[in-house]
Amino acid sequence: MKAGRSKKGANSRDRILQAALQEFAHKGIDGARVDEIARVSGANKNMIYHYFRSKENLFVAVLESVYENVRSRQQDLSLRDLDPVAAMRRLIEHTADIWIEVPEFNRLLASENLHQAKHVRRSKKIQSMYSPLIDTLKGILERGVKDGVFRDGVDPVDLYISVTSLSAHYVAHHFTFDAIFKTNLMSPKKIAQRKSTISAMILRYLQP
Amino acid sequence: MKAGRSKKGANSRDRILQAALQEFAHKGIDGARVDEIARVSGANKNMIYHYFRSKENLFVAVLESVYENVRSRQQDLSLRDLDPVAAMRRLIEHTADIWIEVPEFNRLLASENLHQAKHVRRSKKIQSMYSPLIDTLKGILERGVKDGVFRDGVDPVDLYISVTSLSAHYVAHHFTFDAIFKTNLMSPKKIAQRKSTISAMILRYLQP
DNA sequence: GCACTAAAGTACCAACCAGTCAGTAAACTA
DNA sequence: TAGTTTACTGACTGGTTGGTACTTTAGTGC
Repeated sequence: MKAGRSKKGANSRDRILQAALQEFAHKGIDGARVDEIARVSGANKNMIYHYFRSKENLFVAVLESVYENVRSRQQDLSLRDLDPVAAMRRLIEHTADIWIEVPEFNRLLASENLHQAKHVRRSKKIQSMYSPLIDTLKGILERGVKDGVFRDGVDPVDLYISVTSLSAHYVAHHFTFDAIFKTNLMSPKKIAQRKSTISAMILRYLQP
Repeated sequence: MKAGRSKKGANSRDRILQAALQEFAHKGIDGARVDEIARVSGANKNMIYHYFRSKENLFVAVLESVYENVRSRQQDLSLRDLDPVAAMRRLIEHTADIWIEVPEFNRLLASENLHQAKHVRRSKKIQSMYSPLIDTLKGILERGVKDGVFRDGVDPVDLYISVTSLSAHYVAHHFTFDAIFKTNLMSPKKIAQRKSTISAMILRYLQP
C-alpha cells in the first residue's frame, strides 16, 4: 500500500496528536520538529497542516488534549463520601500522582511558561476547565472549617498552588536536583517519601 | 573605528554573556538565536565563537555565571547570630526573593530541565557550589532540634526542595496560573501573601 | 461504476541559522 | 621595530525547517 486510506485503528489526526505530544513534551515547542512528528506518526507532513494549519495550532491542540486528560482524572475521585481530612489527603496524593503519571503535562507547561502562557491564553477551552477543581477544594475546606479540623481563611487557589508546586516542581526539576545533590529523586522510595512530606506539610498548615 | 581593539569599558566577553543571559532566559536554549545575541551585545558574531566556541558552551557559561550570582547572594546572610526559627524564616524569605530578583535563573533552569540537566551535569563548577547551602540549612535544623523548637528527622535536602518548590514554581508558572485563575500573581500584594504562606507552611511543618 | 473524501507521495521554496573564512587593526613583547 | 597576540569585521555557506503546490491512490456510499 503506497497511498490511500490506511486501515490502522487510530486515524491520522489522532496519531499526529500523539506523536506531537511526545515531540513537544520532550523538546519544547522550539526544539520540536514538524518533520519528526510526521515521521513518528507515520502521517504525511501535509496531513499535519491539513488538520492543524500550523505548528503553533498543533501545539495548542496538544495542550488542550493533555489538559482534558488531566481534568478527567480529577473528576471521579468521589471525595464527598470522605471526611474533610481524608478528602484533602486524597486530593493531595492524587495531584501528586498526576505529575508522575503524565510527565508530558509538566513539560508542556514548562515550555508554555517560557512563552508567557501565550497558547493557554489563546485557548478558551483550557481556561474554562479549572474552576470545577477549585470549587471541589473550596468545598472540602469549608466542610473542614465547619467540623473544626481546618482553620478558617485559607484561600483555595493559594492552597492549590502550594500543592501543585510541592509536587510538580519536584518532578519537573529532578534533573537539576539530582545533578547537584547527587541523588535519584525519581526512585520509588524517594517518591513515596515526597508524597508523605507533601501531605504532612499541607495538613499541618491547615490545622486550626 | 572599523576594526581593532575596542576601548569600551565592558569588554566584549562580558557584554556577550549579558546579552546571552537575556536571550537564553527569554527564549530557552532552542528558541535563542546567536545572531540576536551578537546584535544585542554589539559584538560581532565571530567574537561569540572566539570566546565560547559554540552555542552550547555559551549556554553553560551563562548558567555558571547565574549560579554563581545566586550562590553569592546566599552567602552573606549572617544566620548564625539569629535563633533557629528566625534564621529559618530569613533563609526562607531570602530563597523566595531570589526567584523574584533573578527571574532569569528560574527560566534557565526550566529550559535546562527540559534537556535533562545536560549542561549542569557538564559543569563541575556548578555541582561544587551547593553543598555549603545544605550545610547551613542542616546547621539551623540541628540547632532548632537542640533548642526544642524543631522536630527531629527532617532531611535538609528535602526541606530545601520544599522551600524552593513553593517559591520557584509560583514565579515560574505564574503565566499559566494567571491565565487559568484570572489573577495577577506577580502583584506586590500577592507576592507578599505568598511569602508569608510559605514561611507559615514550612515553620509549621518543622514544629515538634 | 461514479462521485466523494481521507490519505499519501513527490517536489519544492524562502527564510533561517549555527558556524566558518579570510582578512584588518590595535596593543603587547622582545 | 619586527613579530606576535588579541580584538574585531563583513561576507559567506551548507544544512535545516516551517510551510506549500500539485498529483495520485484507495476505501465508502450511492
